Amino acid sequence: MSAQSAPANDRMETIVSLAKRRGIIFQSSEIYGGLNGFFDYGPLGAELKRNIRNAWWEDMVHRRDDIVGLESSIIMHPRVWEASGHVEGFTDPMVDCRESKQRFRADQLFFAPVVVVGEDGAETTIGYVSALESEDTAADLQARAEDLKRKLGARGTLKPLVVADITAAHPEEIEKIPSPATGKPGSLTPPRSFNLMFETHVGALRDASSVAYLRPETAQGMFVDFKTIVDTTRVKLPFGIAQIGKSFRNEITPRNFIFCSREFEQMEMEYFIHPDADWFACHEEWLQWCRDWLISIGIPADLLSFDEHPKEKLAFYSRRTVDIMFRYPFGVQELWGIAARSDYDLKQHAKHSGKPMEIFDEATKSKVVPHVIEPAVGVDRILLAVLCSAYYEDEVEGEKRTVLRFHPRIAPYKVAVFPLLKNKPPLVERAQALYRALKRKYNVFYDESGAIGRRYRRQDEIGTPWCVTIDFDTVEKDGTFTIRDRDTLEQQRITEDQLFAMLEEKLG
RNA sequence: GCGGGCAUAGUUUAGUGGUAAAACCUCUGCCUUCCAAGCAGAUGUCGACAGUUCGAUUCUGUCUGCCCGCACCA
Repeated sequence: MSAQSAPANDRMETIVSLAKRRGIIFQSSEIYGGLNGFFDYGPLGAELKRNIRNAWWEDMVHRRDDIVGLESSIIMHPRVWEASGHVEGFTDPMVDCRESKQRFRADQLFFAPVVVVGEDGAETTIGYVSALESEDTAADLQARAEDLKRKLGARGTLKPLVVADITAAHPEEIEKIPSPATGKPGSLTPPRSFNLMFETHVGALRDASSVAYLRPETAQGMFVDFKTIVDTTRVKLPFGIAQIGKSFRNEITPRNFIFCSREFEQMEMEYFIHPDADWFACHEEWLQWCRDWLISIGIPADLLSFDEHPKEKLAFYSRRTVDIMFRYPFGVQELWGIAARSDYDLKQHAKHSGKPMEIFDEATKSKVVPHVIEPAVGVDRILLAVLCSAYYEDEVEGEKRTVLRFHPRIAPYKVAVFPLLKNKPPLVERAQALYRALKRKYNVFYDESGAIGRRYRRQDEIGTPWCVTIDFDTVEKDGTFTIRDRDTLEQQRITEDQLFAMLEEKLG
């Protein structure tokens, strides 16, 4: 039975338990009761995460000619976030309906006073109407206003409605605006805003002038440092800047294990292209690249899908955004966002800093502000996807077996080395020699405790792809030992040279 | 942020107004020639803080965390 067939909740809890039990991932600050939205990666989790990071960096930066790396600081000048729109835009004012317990985004909740003009020309406000944003919000409100007039039996003619979203409402008006959920006034709260950026202070003085933010994304580093990189590295369009690093968002409700946490690690790449280049084709190429990459580290293609953001939901500076979705146990959710971001960010920084954000393009002999294609992904989300797709339970000779089928490239340990028996010194010596030889090049594990079958199962549970066992034939006959495959359980006899050659081939 | 449920060992669970147990895991020894064997032993637990009480893991409150639903999600 694969983990995918178990009930969603159980499957996720099982994976969370395993992660804890084997020291892969656990809650931050557990001895103090834990802290919501923060996680620690234990010895195995740290290896797994590092391997994912390294694989991405190797493929994205080292193995390409057109992408360079960057590590920008987590705390940047606060004006960076004014230019990027995060100081304003990361604030989502929300309105709650106390009665129905529903919550609405304030900028999507519209209202209008209903004003009737009497025969004598006097204007009377008979009440308020409200409606959520829809295909035709104005028509909805109009219909409700007419309804209200009819119900109250008001005489006179309706004045044309003045529609505004609820952020524009006066506090005394909030009390009179009906909740779109119940149709009755008096249950709405004033709009309350949540800024998702963590604030801190730089320097000893703690006042408004010392406020700084922990970055909510790594991308701005690439834009802010764009000019310096262009001036110092001889890059030519099209080219990319890649960065891996921590970002922080003060999420209202962190959920689903490490899927949505308050401190997370991003791998982002900004690919700069000529403004006249075929951005759509470039976007498509990156979509494909990212999907192929996920498959290359062992994520099954059938758990992946694309989600194209509808035009009306795009941020105003985005021409197109497509998310690569993954079928997590708790549902199909975003894994990797690939956005065509236009030249918005560079132009914003040019405007706010007063420094030109241009590059001289040899091909067209012109100075241009490039456009950007941005594949942005969370290391933690990839790790979760990897963990969920690697988890299997099967049966071996009537016993349940838990196995993590990690791709060898990202498995924490590549090989485990066992002496068949630990009370036979020649076996132990030979096993330890092999262990030391392997360790120079790979992360490997040595284990001599317990029955051999138990040792195999322990490695299965942490996803070690191969186990080798030194037996009497190894030391008395031909030097060969058995290598046992995690997924097929097959055993073969091979020599040390063959083992190294195989690892070179599978991991190189 | 709202509503509901939950919190006992690393994991899964039992249990009690008189400071707690099992299985698995882990560790040690014996044994063991390839898939969680056996025997002997060992480590380790009532989420936190108050209150009631002679005494609270148990009752009450607050907090924290986890799960589910709603809402939100760059």
